Amino acid sequence: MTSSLRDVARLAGVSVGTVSNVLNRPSIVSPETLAKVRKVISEIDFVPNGFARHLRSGFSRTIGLVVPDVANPFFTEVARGVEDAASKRDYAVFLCNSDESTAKEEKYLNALIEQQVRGVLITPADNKAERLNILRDRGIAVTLLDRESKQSNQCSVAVDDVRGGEIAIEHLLSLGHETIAWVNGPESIPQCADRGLGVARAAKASGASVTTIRVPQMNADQGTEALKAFLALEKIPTAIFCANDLLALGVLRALLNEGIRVPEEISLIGYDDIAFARSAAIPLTSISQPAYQLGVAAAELLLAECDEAAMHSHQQIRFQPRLQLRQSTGERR
Amino acid sequence: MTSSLRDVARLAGVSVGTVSNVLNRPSIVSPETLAKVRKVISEIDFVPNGFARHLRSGFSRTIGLVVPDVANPFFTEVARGVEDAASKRDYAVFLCNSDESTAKEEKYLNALIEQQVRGVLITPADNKAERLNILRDRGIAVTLLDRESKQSNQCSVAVDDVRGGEIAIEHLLSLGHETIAWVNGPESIPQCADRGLGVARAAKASGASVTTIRVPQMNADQGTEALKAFLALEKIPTAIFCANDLLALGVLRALLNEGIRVPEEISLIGYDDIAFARSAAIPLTSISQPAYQLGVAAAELLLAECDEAAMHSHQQIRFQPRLQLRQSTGERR
DNA sequence: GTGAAAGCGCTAACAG
DNA sequence: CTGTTAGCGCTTTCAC
Repeated sequence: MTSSLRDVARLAGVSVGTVSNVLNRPSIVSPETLAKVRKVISEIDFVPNGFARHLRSGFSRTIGLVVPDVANPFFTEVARGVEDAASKRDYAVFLCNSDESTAKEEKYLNALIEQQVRGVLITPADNKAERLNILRDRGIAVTLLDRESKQSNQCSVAVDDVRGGEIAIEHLLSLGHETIAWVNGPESIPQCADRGLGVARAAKASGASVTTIRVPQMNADQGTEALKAFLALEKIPTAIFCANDLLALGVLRALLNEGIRVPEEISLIGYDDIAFARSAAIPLTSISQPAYQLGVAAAELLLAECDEAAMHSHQQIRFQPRLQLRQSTGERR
Repeated sequence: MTSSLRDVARLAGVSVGTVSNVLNRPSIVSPETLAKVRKVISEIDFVPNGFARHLRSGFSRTIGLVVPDVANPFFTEVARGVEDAASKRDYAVFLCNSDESTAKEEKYLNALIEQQVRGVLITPADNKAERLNILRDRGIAVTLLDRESKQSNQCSVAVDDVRGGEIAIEHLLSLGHETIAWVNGPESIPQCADRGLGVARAAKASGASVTTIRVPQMNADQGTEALKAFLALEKIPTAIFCANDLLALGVLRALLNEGIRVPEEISLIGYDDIAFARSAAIPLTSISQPAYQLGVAAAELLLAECDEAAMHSHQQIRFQPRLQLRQSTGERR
């Protein structure tokens, strides 16, 4: 059954302290003892008990990553970046899916505290940062992912979502579109709010007319729903901007089902530039974000804070989004 | 800073044992004491230290889920099923990405042992089951996910991949295709091996000619590579079957880039029926698997083993795949 | 019903 | 360089 450090010590004929040294400070152990102990360790497939191990030091080499939707390729790409960066520093990553629900988020946050993770990377489901303070109070490092920090006591890695919204609208304007539908998720999701801000700003500057269609969730099915609302509009716009690619893909499918040609009749633009955007029925024009780098940067910031807390100073990194032009947008006819 | 059970005891004017009872066996504590202690707990935001907590009992309410590719929507769908089922039983899920690499897989397995997870759900990167025995020897329950168990000492939840391969080929045969390209991943991945078996069986039964194009990984970029090999074939087949949708989407993109019409010139069929298959340039015919249910079933089996080890008997569940017909396959011209 | 005390498996002083 | 020992925070007998 499960063997303990004591078993190893007994079998190797040394003390538990020495075995502990072999595990944690091999350099101070004599070569013979080292070899002897390691032999026993591998013979009985000994793996130290992480609980007990970090009971004293207080923390494990583990971080938590809480994202609002693992089914969204944007976040799996971010996760991949986080994992690669963590792996380099020999940390393991607990990936948690909050499903955009603050309740689920809170549940996972508690689980992460119980697991005594060293730090947490999170894209919060809403703007309330209080929940995060209970992590910080426990000495767990927190860095915001895909969200700008308003507090100076934490790091954040974000993409300029306001600018992203602006870019999308500016692109449509440059193609001659003057009435635009803007399919957005709940205002409580900061990304949605910010992109909406950019949309509003660009619209105001140009005098274009933007109608907002609100959806409760950011997935393809909701995109299909959104198109119904779109077609019921009194004056049907000539272009649609969706708050993410999943929505856009749903809209696109519904448009084609209705026999509406894209981009000849309606121009469509998404957000995130997920891998599938290129493979879509009409390759999707989208606002591209550096997902993988976002993950890497966030993990590096967090782990720097964990490992070198003393010399670490918080920083806010902001990436810029850019337009990825494809075939789903075109001149207004 | 971090407060301990002792702090709670002091503040509530009771002993640590009583606080422990409040946490674990509230029914045996008197109502007044219960209220008093709970008040203190919520006042100081006390969360018990999971390490110490399960140091005695040996295990946490945590399971590990090891998948070969989180970027594949098939596995995120499975993960969602696992998470929902685990959540119901109040377990948290550690999601790990082996990237189809046995080395990474082993690293995560060790991390999971250290975290003292209660059980592990895994789609192993290869056929070697020995690694899994070291988990079982430690009393960690293991159930295979998307893989049939050859041993009777474990549960498994799988989809009949041999049959899936067969169905795909039979479909192409029924459309009149007699020369088919089969784009498959490494034979070391059991899903690939099994689907290949089905392909071979169907081919043999019908006398159709199947050419295998081997790719090192199962993603869209490799699909694009595969098409180059396809076009270099001496006698170009009239249909392509890909071992998963990611590959098929890559192949599709490359076909359209070459100006080859689908399905008029080449028929294409994928595997997994991921959500994006419907949104593809040419909606993709695919072999559909019940991903979500797969996850739910596997988690339930695993947790039953964890919580009711005594009355649990191992079982092997096998789901059947089915053909999801769309526009990417058609009659041979 | 509640408190005291003995560990769970390990790390980190400290002696030797 | 190695052994001894005191906890880490909690659960769990066992008295009271």
